[in-house]
Amino acid sequence: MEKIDLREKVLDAAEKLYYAKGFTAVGMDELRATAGVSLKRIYALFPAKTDIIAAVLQRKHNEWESSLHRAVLEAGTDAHARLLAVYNLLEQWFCSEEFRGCAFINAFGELGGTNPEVARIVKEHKADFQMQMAKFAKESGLSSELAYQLSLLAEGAQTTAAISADPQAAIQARAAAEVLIAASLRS
Amino acid sequence: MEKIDLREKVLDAAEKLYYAKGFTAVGMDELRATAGVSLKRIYALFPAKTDIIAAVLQRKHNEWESSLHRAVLEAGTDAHARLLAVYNLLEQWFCSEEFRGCAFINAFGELGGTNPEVARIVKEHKADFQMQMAKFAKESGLSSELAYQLSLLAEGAQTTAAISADPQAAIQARAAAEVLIAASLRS
DNA sequence: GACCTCCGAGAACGGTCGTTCTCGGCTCTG
DNA sequence: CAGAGCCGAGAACGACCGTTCTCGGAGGTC
Repeated sequence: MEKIDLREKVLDAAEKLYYAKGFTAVGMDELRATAGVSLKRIYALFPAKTDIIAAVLQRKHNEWESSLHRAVLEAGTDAHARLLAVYNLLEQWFCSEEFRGCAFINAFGELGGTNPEVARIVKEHKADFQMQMAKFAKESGLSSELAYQLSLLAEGAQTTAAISADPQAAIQARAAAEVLIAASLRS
Repeated sequence: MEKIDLREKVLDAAEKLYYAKGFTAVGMDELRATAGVSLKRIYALFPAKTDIIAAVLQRKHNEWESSLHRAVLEAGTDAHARLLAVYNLLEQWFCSEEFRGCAFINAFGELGGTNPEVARIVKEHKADFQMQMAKFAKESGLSSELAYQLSLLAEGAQTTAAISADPQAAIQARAAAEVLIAASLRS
């Protein structure tokens, strides 16, 4: 087994466990059992648990970024459709069985107050998302204020869908987004 | 010292510490030191740490509910102003030094996956908020869909303001809310 | 003063955490 | 086969957790 594969195995298990139960609630032994990788190997790959958490978040950030890009690309060239693609992506995500909110928001709540690196990664992730939305808006000739408001809707949908266990949040967010975009085009 | 005062002292300290650092990160000894109440007394008031957490959330829920009511009352009778009052309340909150997001969202992320009681309290809190918004909307002759969308904006503003450390989220949320309300009145 | 009750400070307890170490068996090389 | 290196399983370690217990002093009553 390659070193890189082992790393992925550990991160796969860590991502799943941390997301489902929270970070502190998952011990290294549970991670070892789920990943099927010995403690010795894990600590050869990562200096400490904190570094695994950071690596999980970094990988999740990259995955989110690329699936957002893909969703927008697949939405074609229509200004409306491109900006609304994010809400379709959210709806799909909200419907998955394991959905339990945004891992970054969860990480910020649990660790942001005591772990500055986690706080930084989460902040960068959300800043990146806002920048992407601003870019998509700009490409359609729409304002960055609108983009920011659309991202607020997306964030709100994530927490609401998680806590209320209700994927409808995505649909309502999209409906609101449509109104905001239409109003922005009119002005 | 009355029993009820001691209870409040413990909950005051717990609320502050849990909010700033997360729930698991704060031990009972730190709580004892900050509250100035001995462990013996704390365990006479609460069976276990879990119950303190639940009590903190319940109290926070009541406080939020009453300050929301107050904010809406003070906004007068204008339909716009009443619905927008919540965003002014949020802005005020976001500007406080210790602001670190919505305690319920944080609790859900950290404990929701393993502690069903916490998950329930958080869910009820958010359902209650949505109901309040729906009630305010109805009183102004506006739809419950609009109310739901306004609550999505409020939720998104809370996480965004916390993570990006940017109180502007409240202002943008309010601006978006104004557009949504205007569009709803027009139709 | 003698006795009782109360309570805070802090030790004690059992358990779990993150991290490291030991041991015994496996595989490869010559 | 002999020897050496490697690695997984799990023990070991020190720290800290939530919770309970002990001890000794403070204060009230006769």
